[in-house]
Amino acid sequence: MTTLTIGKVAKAAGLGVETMRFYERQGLIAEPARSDSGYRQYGPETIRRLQFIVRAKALGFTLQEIGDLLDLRATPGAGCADVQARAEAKIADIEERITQLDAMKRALGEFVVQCRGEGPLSDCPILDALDEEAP
Amino acid sequence: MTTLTIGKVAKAAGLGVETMRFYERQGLIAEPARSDSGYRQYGPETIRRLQFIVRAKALGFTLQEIGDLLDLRATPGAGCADVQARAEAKIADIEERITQLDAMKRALGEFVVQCRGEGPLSDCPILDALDEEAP
DNA sequence: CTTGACTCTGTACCCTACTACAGGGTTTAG
DNA sequence: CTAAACCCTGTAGTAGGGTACAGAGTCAAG
Repeated sequence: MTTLTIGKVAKAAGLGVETMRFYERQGLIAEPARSDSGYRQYGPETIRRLQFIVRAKALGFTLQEIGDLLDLRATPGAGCADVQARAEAKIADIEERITQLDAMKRALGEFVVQCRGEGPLSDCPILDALDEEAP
Repeated sequence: MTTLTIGKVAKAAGLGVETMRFYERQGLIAEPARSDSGYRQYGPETIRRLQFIVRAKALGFTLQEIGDLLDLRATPGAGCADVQARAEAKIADIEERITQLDAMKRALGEFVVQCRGEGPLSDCPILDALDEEAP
């Protein structure tokens, strides 16, 4: 069977070697077999697992959540509904963050329109707003 | 003149005492005068400054940026346009984060619709997507 | 056979924004 | 006067996700 060193696997997955060792410490990838000299020996399935991690990260899952997702996959009796629930929770999570950011954006936007971008700071409506706004 | 202990000021600004000392270390508030026993003595203007910080934080500014904003206010020759530029940069920043989150949300949303929430994990379109999706 | 690229462990550090002690001293209400 | 509630400094820990060595051993190309 083919075995790969950590460098090959990392490169294939688009990660750094240190990141892979970090993921190992976090329990996201199993501790691999070792060569006589102590080098980690991976099979190609590790690349797939890492790509799963990378993609899940891109979707906004934390490493903790990705770990849970990976564990779930190894749980007999776990179903599609479990995964769906996590995905929906994540969507709700993301929506909440968007709502927050949107509120910030709108508030800032209002201040910016009030500000003509002219004159001294003493007349700046933005600073005034930060100073005066009702709590 | 009235002097306030750190506890009073913190309470008035809705912050913890530790947070205020942290802000002091970060240079967001000046090192205040001390009583004979070494207690920090604040004037009421510190409460306003802290409220400025709290509000700016709510608008998405980092402590670093808030520090810059406060420094700006003390800079002779600085104008309204400087503040406006920072506010606009922050809006752009927030918009970028929203765009990111929105992309995640849409991608996740697509997976969720494909998933009927039934059946075993081996048939889960969400896990499949994470496994198979083109890089 | 040498040299450079790779790997190992372990520890420490980066960022942001706090929070939590420990082990003292001080002030204030009753 | 005493006990609670406050304040002090200094250090360390939290979460999240890595990154960066140091110092040593190993592997592969030429």
